[in-house]
Amino acid sequence: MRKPCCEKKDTNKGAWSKEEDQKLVDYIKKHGEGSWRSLPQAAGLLRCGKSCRLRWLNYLRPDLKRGNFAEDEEDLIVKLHALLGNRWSLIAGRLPGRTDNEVKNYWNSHLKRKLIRMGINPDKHHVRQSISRQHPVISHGKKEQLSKDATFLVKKTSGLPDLNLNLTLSNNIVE
DNA sequence: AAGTGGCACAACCGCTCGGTA
DNA sequence: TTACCGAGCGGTTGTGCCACT
Repeated sequence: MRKPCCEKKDTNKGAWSKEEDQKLVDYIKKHGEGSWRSLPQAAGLLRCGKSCRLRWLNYLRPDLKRGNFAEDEEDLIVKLHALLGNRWSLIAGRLPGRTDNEVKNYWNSHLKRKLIRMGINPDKHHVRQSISRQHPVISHGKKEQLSKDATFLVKKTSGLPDLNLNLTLSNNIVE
């Protein structure tokens, strides 16, 4: 059995308070990101390091774009999902200001349903299996390679209509 | 007004990976 | 070579809100 990422006792769980958010933001502004395991103690937070990391990445980061997804963002998510499958961090990496959690939630609550309504099977539209067959071991660390593969596949798969070959959104999307 | 079902999103959990001693 | 640790990822759960009955 693995050791827990931090001592379960003496750690808060559940929703973050404004005070906790402020402590985390202040600390990261001062010391930068990283060393998540030791951060809570250093910042005076009764939280698990993983929890701090998640809170910062998904909610507190200043470059986050909050609010509804634009139509071209939706479009890009669908296309990337078709290529990459449920590799949310890779997909989010191509959407400036969006997080993997946000993309994942949006997919599960909006886009999946939307595709179903359109008569598209959201699980089978992608080519995840063929990618997996070509690369039986795909790790998080291989995401750069996978990303290149995705771009390669798009270029190669000329049959796929209306694909954004750059697979990125510019930063000047109107909010 | 109260109950309830569905939705949206924040947060947690367990696993894997890469680095390193 | 291997065992350990920190970081990151994706799946899942919890919870608050809102619309509907």
